[in-house]
Amino acid sequence: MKDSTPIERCSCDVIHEDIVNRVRENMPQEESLYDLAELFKVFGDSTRIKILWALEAAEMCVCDIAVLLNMTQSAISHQLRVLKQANLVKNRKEGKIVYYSLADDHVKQIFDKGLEHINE
Amino acid sequence: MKDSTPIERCSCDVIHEDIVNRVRENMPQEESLYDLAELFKVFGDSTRIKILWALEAAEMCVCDIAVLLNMTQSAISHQLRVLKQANLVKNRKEGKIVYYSLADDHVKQIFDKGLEHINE
DNA sequence: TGAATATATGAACAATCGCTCATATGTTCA
DNA sequence: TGAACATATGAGCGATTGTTCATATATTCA
Repeated sequence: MKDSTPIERCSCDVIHEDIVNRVRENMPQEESLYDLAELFKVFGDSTRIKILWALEAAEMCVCDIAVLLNMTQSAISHQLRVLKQANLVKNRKEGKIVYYSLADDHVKQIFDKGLEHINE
Repeated sequence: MKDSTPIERCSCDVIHEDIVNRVRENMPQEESLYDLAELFKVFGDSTRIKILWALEAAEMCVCDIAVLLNMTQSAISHQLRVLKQANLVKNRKEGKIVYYSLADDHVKQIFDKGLEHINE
């Protein structure tokens, strides 16, 4: 089990094997970190941020949002699908019109923490 | 000032002009929303998420992180630069070795809010 | 000084992303 | 039923992104 080369994949010697091991033990499941990255990826686009911010103020239909953001209906619809898949928005159909709203109140909390960071 | 075509850019008629106007008035600066998206874009990669999570547990040098995540030193270094530019990590030099740590405690708060959402 | 080593960086490439365009679906109403 | 309209969706594109590879920079130590 003893190996002369410390651990693979890094050209440099391991400097602090004790720290690496301790940190490794406390790392969450690979899957949790992946899911977290996927969630933030959804927030990482200004069009989607704008849509979410708008929906925080009011329930809106696709056309309303397109007009508000001065974008095509198609572009908005595509992004709403992404937001829906991430469980960030929900929708309700009334005739031809589909109304979108925020799925829960985590969005505002996450935005606020983000803004806190930006504003030093 | 009266215009027969409601507002451009959306093929459909405006459904709720009152709502659109009200939401528009309460939208933050275009720039704030852009900055927010840029911040979340940085969180939107699982390598960077892992690095941040690791640094939350301990200050680490580049080589430590590379070994921990089983990635090349170069890949880690590139990502640390991205994190540095976003003011999420800071570093300290001790001889040849550069130690990285979190720049402030917003990271953990943002992660926690994100996990809250993921776990329904 | 020169070899060894920790980190940074630029170019290049594959993969992913957001938008547009064309079109499909589904609903209302005459 | 068929025209009008709100929304959804698939293909295609240009732009961006994360990694690798080669190499540059900076520091230590003999």
